[in-house]
Amino acid sequence: MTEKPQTRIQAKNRAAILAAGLDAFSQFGFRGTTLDQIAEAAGLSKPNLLYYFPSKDAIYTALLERLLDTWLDPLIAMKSDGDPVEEILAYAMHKLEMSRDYPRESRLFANEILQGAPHIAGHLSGDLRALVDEKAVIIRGWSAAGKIADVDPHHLIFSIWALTQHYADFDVQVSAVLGHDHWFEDAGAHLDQMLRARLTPTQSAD
Amino acid sequence: MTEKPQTRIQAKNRAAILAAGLDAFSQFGFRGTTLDQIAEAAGLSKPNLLYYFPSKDAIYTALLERLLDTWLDPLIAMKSDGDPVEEILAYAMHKLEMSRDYPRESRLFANEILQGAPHIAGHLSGDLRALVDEKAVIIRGWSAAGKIADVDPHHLIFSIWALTQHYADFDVQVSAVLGHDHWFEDAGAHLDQMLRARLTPTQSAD
DNA sequence: CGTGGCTTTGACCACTTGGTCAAATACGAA
DNA sequence: TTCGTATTTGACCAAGTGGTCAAAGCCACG
Repeated sequence: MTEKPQTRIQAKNRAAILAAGLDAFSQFGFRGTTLDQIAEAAGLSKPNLLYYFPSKDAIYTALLERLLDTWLDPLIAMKSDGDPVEEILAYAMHKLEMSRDYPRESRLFANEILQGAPHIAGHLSGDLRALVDEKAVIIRGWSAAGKIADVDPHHLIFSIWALTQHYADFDVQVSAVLGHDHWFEDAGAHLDQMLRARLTPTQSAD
Repeated sequence: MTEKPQTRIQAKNRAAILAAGLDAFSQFGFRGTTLDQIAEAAGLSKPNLLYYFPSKDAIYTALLERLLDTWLDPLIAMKSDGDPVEEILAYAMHKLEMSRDYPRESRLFANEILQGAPHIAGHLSGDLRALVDEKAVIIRGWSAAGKIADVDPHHLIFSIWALTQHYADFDVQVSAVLGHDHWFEDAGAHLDQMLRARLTPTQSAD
C-alpha cells in the first residue's frame, strides 16, 4: 500500500490542514480559497502549511481523492440479492444520511462538478461510469423480472443523487424556505414514498 | 420605475458584460472570477468595463437580480385551476426545460447557494419562502380534496427543484456517466413517470 | 549532554487582483 | 463644422496571492 510512516505531529497537522481545507474549499471553491485562510484555520503559519503539502492544489486533490474513496461505497453496497425495492430504498436512505452527516464533502464535490470537474473528469467517465453501468444492469434485471416497475436505471440513479445531495448542497435554501433546519426526517419520508411509488411493480404484469 | 435611458452603445456593452459575467461567474463562482477575464470575454478593457459597472460585485449582483426576476416564474404560473397532476407536471417540465436552455443561470444560482447565499439570503427567507408557502397551501388543498395523493408540499417542491436543476448543475457528471449529452428526452420521461406515480391519487379513498 | 533530523518561522518575491485617474478619443446634435 | 458629452485607454497603485528559502527552534535518542 501507500505507506507513509507519520510522526504524531505530522498526523495531527495533516489532519488539521485537511479539515480546514474541507471547510474552505467546500464553501468557496478552489479559486475562492486562499492558503492564508486554510493556514489560519489549521493553526499554522503559511510556510509551515506548505511544509506538509507542497501546494494548494495538493491539499485540494488530497481531499478530493479521500472523498472519492468513500463517496461511492453506498452504491457499491447495492447488491442483487435481497428485495429489490428495499435495496434501492436502502441506498437512497444511506445517501440521504450522508447528506446530513457529511454536507461539506457533498458541497466540495458539487463545487468541483460545477466548475467542470477539472480534477476528476477522468474518474467520472471511467470508474464512476463503469460502476453505474454495472448497477444499471442489475436494476434492469429487476425490472425485467417484474420485481420493480420498468424504469430507466441511469436516470433512477441520477434521481437518487439529485434528491439526496440537494439537501446538503442547497441546505441554506431548504432551511430558509422551511424556516428551520431539521429536514432529515421529512425528507426521508418523502424520499421513501417517492421511490416506493415509482418502483413498486404494478400487479397487472406478472 | 427605474428609468435608465441608455445609448445604443451602452446597451450593447452592458449586455456584453453581463453575458461574459454570466459565463465566468457560473463556472468559477464570485471569487474565482477576475475582472480581466470578464473584460476580455466582453471585448473591453478593464477600465472601460468599470465605466459601465462600478465594481465586480455590481456585475454579480446585477446578474443575480436579473436571474431572480425570472427564475420563479414557472412556480408562480402554477395555478389552482386545471388538473392538479398536470399542473404540477407542467411546472416540473418547465423547470427541466430551463435546465436545458439556461444552464448557466442554474449554475450561477447553485454557486451562490453553495457559498451560503451571501447576496440573496434575505430573498430566500422572504420572497421565496412566501411564494413556496403560498403554493404549498394549494398543493395541500389538492391532497385534501383527493385530487392528488397525500404529499408533503414543501418536499415535493424541493424534489422538483432537485430533479430538474441536477441536470444543469451536474451536467458534466450526467454526460460523463451517460456517455453523451442528450439527456433531456429521457430525463423528461423519467421525471414525468416519477411524479405521476407519486401524485396519482389511490382509488381507495374517495 | 549533544547531535541530527524534524518542525517552525520571518523575510521575501514575482505575480495577480480589484480599482483609480487624468488624458485622449469618438460621437451626435446644433 | 463645432462643441459638449459619452466613451476609451495607458499608466498606475495598494493589497493580496501562491510560493520560496535560509535560518532558527525543538525533540528524541544515543
